[in-house]
Amino acid sequence: MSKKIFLSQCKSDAAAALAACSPPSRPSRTSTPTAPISDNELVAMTVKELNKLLKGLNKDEIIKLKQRRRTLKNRGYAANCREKRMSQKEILEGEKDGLRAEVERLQRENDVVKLELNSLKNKYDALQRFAEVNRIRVLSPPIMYSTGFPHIVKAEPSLG
Amino acid sequence: MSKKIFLSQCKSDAAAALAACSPPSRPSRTSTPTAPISDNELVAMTVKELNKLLKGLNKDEIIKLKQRRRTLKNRGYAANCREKRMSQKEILEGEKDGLRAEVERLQRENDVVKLELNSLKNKYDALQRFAEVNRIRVLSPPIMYSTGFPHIVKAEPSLG
DNA sequence: CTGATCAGTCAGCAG
DNA sequence: CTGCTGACTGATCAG
Repeated sequence: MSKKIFLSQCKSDAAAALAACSPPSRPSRTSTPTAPISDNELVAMTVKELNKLLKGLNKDEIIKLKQRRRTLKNRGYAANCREKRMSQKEILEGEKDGLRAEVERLQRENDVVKLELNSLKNKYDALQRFAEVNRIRVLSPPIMYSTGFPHIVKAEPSLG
Repeated sequence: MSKKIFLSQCKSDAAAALAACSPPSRPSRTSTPTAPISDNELVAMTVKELNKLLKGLNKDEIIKLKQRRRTLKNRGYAANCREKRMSQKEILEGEKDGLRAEVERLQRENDVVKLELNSLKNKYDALQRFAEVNRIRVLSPPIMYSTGFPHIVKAEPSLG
């Protein structure tokens, strides 16, 4: 892919007023150099200004000038349309990137929570085993030794 | 938005061989009815077939016919380009939808795991309180009553 | 009329 | 040369 050279070098300010739009890199068939209005001026003109300019002109000249204006306008609309298409594509890709980031974030968060859950499960199981053993000792009548004191269980899980 | 009516009614099979492409809904300036080759035929022709057809023709006619073929090819390329653009847009949107679904899936999974974690935390705390109380009873010399048996703690957490 | 969009056309690049 | 794509154009639609 190359960047092309011609970038709407449509700045022909000396273009004849009624000439056909001077498309970049195209034949550009001129006709009557009645009033040298540039493309930019013509396209930026309000309808009132245009009508004032059209006052002392032939019907044919009026039609041609109006058509040139319409064509120039269309050129702008087309450019706008292309730009819109590109920006919408970029927006779409941006949204995609955002969602992709969200997916990764959620996946990491998920991993963290799952690790926490697993860790706590282990702690819980260990504690339960410990409690189980002790509950037996507690709930059952203690073994009495000659000292008169009940047997004390030492086994204790590592409670991080 | 409307669907427009004109859908490339470019099927003019009777178009003159050297005529300029017969663009749909355009003037279509015909010239010499030398050999009535349709657009479809001309564009589908291989280079060898084209050269065979070009054998007994003027240089000018050859150039014009070749140009017509090139233009017809370009018409196809342009259509292909637009189709590609649309399909890529659809692919992008599809990927976006997929990611959106993935996000929702992960969010649900996350909620589930977090609830599990919370539930287990409560269970763990309850069990720990229970074990704590009992450990005290176990590790400390039991309170001796007149019966001669140690005091037994009844408090027990609800272990789902 | 204005603005947008489609299909066709050409220029120019890439392979 | 073939194929693709940006820009321009006319046709045509909606508002």
